[in-house]
Amino acid sequence: MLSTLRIEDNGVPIYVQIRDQFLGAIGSGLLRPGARLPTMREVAVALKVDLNTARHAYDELEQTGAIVIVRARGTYVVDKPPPLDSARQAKKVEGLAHQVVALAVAAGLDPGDVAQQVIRISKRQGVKK
Amino acid sequence: MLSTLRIEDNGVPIYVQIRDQFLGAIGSGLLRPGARLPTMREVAVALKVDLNTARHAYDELEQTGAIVIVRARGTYVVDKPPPLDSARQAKKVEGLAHQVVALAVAAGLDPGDVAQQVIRISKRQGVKK
DNA sequence: ATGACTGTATGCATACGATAATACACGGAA
DNA sequence: TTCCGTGTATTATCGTATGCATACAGTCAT
Repeated sequence: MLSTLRIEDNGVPIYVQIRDQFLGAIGSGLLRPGARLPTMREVAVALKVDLNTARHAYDELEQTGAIVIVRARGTYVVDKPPPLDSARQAKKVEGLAHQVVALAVAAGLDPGDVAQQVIRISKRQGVKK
Repeated sequence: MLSTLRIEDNGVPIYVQIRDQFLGAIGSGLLRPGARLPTMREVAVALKVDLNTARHAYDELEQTGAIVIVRARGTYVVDKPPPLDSARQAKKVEGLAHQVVALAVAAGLDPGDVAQQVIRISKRQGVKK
C-alpha cells in the first residue's frame, strides 16, 4: 500500500492527495474493512512528508467515517459505515453526485463513463445499501 | 460555460478547481481551439470569487500552454491544445470511480444511487465527452 | 477623444498548508 | 516494570490562497 502512494506537484494540498488515495484504495477493495492502514509515521517517511501532514490526512479520513483511529494501536478501515436517515441520505447522494460530475469534468472525463464504472465496481464488490 | 463551473469545499484550492475545469472543458471539446474564454471578471463574479483568484487560474492555464491571454482583449483557447491520450483517460475514469465508491460507502450511501444521480445531472447539464 | 471593456498590478488583512522540533500519553509485549 | 511503537499535542516559522479595495494600462467601437 505504501509503495503505491504518490504525491504530485499539482497545487493540490498534500494531505488531500493522501486522503483521496486512501479513499480510492478503500473503495477499490485494496484495503478491506478491518484492514490496518500504514502508521502515520510510515506514511510521513515514505512520502518524505511531515508527520502532521499525514495526521491531517488521517483525521479527515476518520471524520468522513472511512477509518477509525485507535490511539497507540493504529488505524483501521471501518467495518460498518454509519447509517443515516433517508432525508439526509438523499441530500448526501445529491451532493456527492454533483461533486463527482465536477471532478469528472475537471479531469476531462465523461461523467457517464465514471457512473458506469461506479456501478460495475459496486456490483463486483457486492456493496450494498 | 460559466454556468457549468462549480466550486466545492474539498480542500482543493479554488484556483486549481477553476483551472482543472477549464482544462477539462478544453480537453473534452466543450471549448474549441480559438474559442474565447469568459473574462476573468465574469468568472470571479459568477463564482463569487476574487479577481486575483480567477487570474491565478488563468495564469496557470497559460503556463500549461492551454490558453493565450491577450491584454485588454481576452483569453482564448490555443490552436493546438495539449492532448490527453485515451489510456490515461481510462485510468483516470477507473481511479475516480473507485474514489466515488469509497466516498459513498464511507458516507453510508449506495454507490448505485450516486451513479444514477451522476447520470441525471450530467444529462441535465448536457456535458459531453 | 471618449468611454467601456479587458487584463495587470498593489497593499493590506486573514486563514490555511507544510515543515520542524519536541514532548507527552497510551497499549502491549518482553 | 520497562521499553517500544503508536497516536496526540504544542509552538514556531514560512509560504501560499483568498478576499477586498483600488488603481493603472492597453484595445476597440463610437
